[in-house]
Amino acid sequence: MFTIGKASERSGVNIETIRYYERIGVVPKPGRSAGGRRLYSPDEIAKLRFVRRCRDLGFPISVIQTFLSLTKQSSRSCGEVKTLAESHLDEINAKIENLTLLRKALLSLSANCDDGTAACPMLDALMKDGFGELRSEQSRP
Amino acid sequence: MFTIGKASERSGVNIETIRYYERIGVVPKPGRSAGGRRLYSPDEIAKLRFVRRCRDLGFPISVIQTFLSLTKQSSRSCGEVKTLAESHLDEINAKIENLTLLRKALLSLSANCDDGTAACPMLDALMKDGFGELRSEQSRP
DNA sequence: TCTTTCTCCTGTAGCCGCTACAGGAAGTAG
DNA sequence: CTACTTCCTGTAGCGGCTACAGGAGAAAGA
Repeated sequence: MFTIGKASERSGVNIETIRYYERIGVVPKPGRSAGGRRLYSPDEIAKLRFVRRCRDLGFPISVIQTFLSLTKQSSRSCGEVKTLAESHLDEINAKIENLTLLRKALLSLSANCDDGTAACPMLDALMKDGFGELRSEQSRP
Repeated sequence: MFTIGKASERSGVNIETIRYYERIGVVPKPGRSAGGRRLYSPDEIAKLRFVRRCRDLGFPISVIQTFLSLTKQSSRSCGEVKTLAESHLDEINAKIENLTLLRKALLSLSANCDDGTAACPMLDALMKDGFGELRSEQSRP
């Protein structure tokens, strides 16, 4: 059994974040030592690592909770997992596309920003009326 | 002069968001009508539109505030704007790169998820110990 | 053994950029 | 005059953490 510090090291999840995950019910409450300290089994640490990896893949907590419940059921879980993964892939693709558009817009805006003149062409363009809008949901960072 | 609803329509900024921007000091407090309603001039609406476009380009509020203060100064602002735009471009590029890696990882993980078997290869892989880590800062959605 | 230092505990508040609501007042159309 | 719409303030919530404060238990060196 490991204290929260070791569990944090082994799982790669921040100590505060582990307690946060416990609080919102992503991972179950662990056992405690005589002194009241959390004690984690290797299995519980594996679960934390799983959560972190899913977060690294960009899955929201809610989806990860579904994943965790699916691992318990173990029947026909694979199809659901694939569906969730694919819709997440769609989101990732949309984000990449939006960011690429953004990059293009920003490049063309800042392109004329070379001269040492007082007025900035980029800011001017953004202030003006007739300007191609982006209006993208996903591009917000 | 326009009430907040019209200003919202013309600038593309949500009514609640306009009040929020006023509260945090992104835009100055507008004048009021006899009945206490906010009244926006075309210039103030242009400013709101500017803020929205910058947000659409992914700039954080803090940077937009710098932009707005630079438009007031109007001396040597262009260089600073370009610097900010370029560092933002770097961030966008990093995000695109991370998302591309993410997509790759997710594709290869879900590739084996075809069979109707009970255990899911993707969840299994994420649970296991020796697994390539992503550890990306920017990939969090 | 004592002291220092470390790790851990709980609880709360803050971050960003909004969004949503409650409960009311003012303006507008028929 | 009534009905409807728009606006007002203030507060709380979202997601996913992070950062304290103020204390208690544990480990390591003298």
